[in-house]
Amino acid sequence: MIPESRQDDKAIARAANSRLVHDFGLLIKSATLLEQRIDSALRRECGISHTMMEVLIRLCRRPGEEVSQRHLADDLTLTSSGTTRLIDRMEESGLVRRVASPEDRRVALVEPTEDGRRVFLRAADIHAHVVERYFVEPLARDDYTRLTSALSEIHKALREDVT
Amino acid sequence: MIPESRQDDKAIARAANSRLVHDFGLLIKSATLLEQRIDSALRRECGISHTMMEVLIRLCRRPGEEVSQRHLADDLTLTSSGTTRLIDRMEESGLVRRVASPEDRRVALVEPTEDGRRVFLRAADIHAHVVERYFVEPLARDDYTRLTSALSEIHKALREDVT
DNA sequence: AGTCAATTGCTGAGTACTCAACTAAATTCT
DNA sequence: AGAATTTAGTTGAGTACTCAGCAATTGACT
Repeated sequence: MIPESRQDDKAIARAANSRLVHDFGLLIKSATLLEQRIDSALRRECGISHTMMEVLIRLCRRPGEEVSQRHLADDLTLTSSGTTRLIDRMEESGLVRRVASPEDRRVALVEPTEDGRRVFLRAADIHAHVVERYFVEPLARDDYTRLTSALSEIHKALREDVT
Repeated sequence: MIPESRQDDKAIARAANSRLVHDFGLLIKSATLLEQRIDSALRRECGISHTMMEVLIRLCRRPGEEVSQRHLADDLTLTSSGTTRLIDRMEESGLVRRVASPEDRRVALVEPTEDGRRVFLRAADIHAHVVERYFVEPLARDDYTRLTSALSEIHKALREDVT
């Protein structure tokens, strides 16, 4: 049995040291750290989480646009249940309000309150600062452009087959 | 007061539609989707989470190397408390075991069991498949190289100032 | 029109994390 | 050597998700 075990050892070490595994780990780790950095800055300075900021960004993009919870869930990679509770918390802190849709009585439209818009404006500043510092600054101009286009491709591939 | 409000409207729309905000969102979203994809594949095929897989990768890298929980926590971007419970679950499912360090009686070294190594070997296959499909395939060879080097830079910047 | 299927949002139960406070061991300072 | 500080890991309480299952509403098929 020892020779078979030695065979495995080789395969195991090879798999654990694979280039792909390392690179993928780097992506996940960088994204996690970056999100944590933004999240704690936003919590400290504006009292909102990074996820709440993503909601506000979505809601402020086109003023007057009707945005349902389902829509938000898709955009934020959340389940509908997670979204319900997220909007609950945001409504409770007065950042957004739910409005019944006139066309479809199932959907709850979400819109920012005046206060939500005010908080968003302050948060956008913090957000920009952190993104600038850790996402743009470390990269050469060209690399930044290529990074984002690479991410677009990856994102497209992920969206395309919803297996 | 209306003119002031209109002023804000402009600033709000500009902030919400900023290029940086969009690009950063893309990074976070791609990473999240990618991780979810891997996580569900691993759970379905091998009964382990993506986080557990990251632990196994770390433990199988250099066989015989002493890896403490602290070490794992740093590598996985987890708190020590999160790591304790993660290793609890992994120990319970027989994937790893805790061994007291002979040099420092505070530290708990973590090592993979035979079963853990077996599971890792199967999981590495799934892992490689998904990474290949959504991380490598969508990109031209050059773009892949540049993407990973850009990520390295970002990661370095994040590591450097631990503000 | 009447049933069947799909979709929206909500809720209970469970999971996987965080933070703060703790113990025990090791290290540093004097 | 002894006190003060730092570090490793654990625990309790809280947070923010997920999944499965629900009711209400809408749309599609005949």
